[in-house]
Amino acid sequence: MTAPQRLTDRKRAAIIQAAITEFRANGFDITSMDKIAATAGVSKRTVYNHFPSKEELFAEFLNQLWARVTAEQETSYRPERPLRDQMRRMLMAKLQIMSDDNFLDLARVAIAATIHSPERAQSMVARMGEREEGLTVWIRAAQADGRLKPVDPEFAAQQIQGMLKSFAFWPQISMGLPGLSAERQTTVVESALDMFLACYQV
Amino acid sequence: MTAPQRLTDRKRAAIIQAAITEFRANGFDITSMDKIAATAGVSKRTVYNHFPSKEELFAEFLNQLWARVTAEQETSYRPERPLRDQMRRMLMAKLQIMSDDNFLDLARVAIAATIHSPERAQSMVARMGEREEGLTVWIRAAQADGRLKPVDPEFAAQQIQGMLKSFAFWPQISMGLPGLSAERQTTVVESALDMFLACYQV
DNA sequence: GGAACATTACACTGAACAGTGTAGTTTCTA
DNA sequence: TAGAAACTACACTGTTCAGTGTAATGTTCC
Repeated sequence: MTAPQRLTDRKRAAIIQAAITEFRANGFDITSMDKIAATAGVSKRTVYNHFPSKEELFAEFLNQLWARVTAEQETSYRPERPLRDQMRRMLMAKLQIMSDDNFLDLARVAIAATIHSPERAQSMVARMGEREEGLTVWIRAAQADGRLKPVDPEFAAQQIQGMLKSFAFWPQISMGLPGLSAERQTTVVESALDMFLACYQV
Repeated sequence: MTAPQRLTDRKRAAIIQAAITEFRANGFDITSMDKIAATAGVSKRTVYNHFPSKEELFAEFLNQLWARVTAEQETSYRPERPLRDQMRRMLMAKLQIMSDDNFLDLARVAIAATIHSPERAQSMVARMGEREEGLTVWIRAAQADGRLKPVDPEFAAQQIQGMLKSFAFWPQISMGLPGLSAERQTTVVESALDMFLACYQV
């Protein structure tokens, strides 16, 4: 991060940073290469020396986005602690991430972009498949410990996350609704826990 | 529908029909007014005689979309029948609609459009607020009948729909994933019913 | 110090596209 | 059937923007 190496590396970093800023704020279509060059404090020609096309620069933007979002949270299973406490911690953390403006901006742009470009969507899907989701792993562990019924862990994880997202993610992404208040977040999480545990706890 | 009235009315209808076709297939940005005029078999000038701008034509497209999607399903509460049967019928119907290609195309375009235009999103939100959702009404009736616990009906409706959509709507909209198979649909609905009733049935 | 490489300003191409103005033709309606 | 209203072809403006070519200037590294 703090390594101002060769000029060309610094320029490249500035271009990527500018791309992130501009794409986040305005999306793929609206953002022009001239604007990115200006924001980066770099000539347009230099942008094209580093990235052969707008598409490729956008792909790099998505890579960076992905790397930041993939920062994993703590989700290891603890046999000695109540299920509800452990899950609450995980779900609240998820809600926290979802209500972050940075995250919402990025998700919005990425989704808008995949809507008009099936190939891009495909590569996103592939990458998501690679790495198993933390909640899924946790559920599997709890099942192995005999504390949750043996349903498909991936399915169950998607169910409970669906309940969260339908309040705290999709309305914000698709309709620009404001984020949830703290009390509302608690309500959503506790209620989801009620349902999940009522159904799956042994 | 089958009233070929004045020429000007027929032209107008053709323009709207062409707009629906083109916007559905390619979205707002990609679709050009020349293309719509060509598809409608109408001169570009005529398009502009009917609609002062591309924005206004798109607004009309959204109106038509809305009218078609709002076609309400049967959701009246029946005191004499089991809750689970009634809900299953409603949820399966919802899944049916969600897995319809027409519906998915339309939703995709609408969402992509709202992502880049907060004003448009606002008017959509406003319209959705106007009319109460069928499932919410049903839940309220079941509560009045003493068969469901008294939670906020709107909240509960969003919860269970969230579980459905996280399998059968959002992955398709945002990542272009294929629709659910019949068995998968059944699994999703039955599991959602399990959770919902385990938690809220009296 | 000098060769190799990168950056820059800038002018330019070529394409797409929203929207307009006009003059002539067709369709409706009284 | 005549005049109003609508439609059409078409040329045109103005803008935006991705991407390129070039010749000069700046940076790196041996």
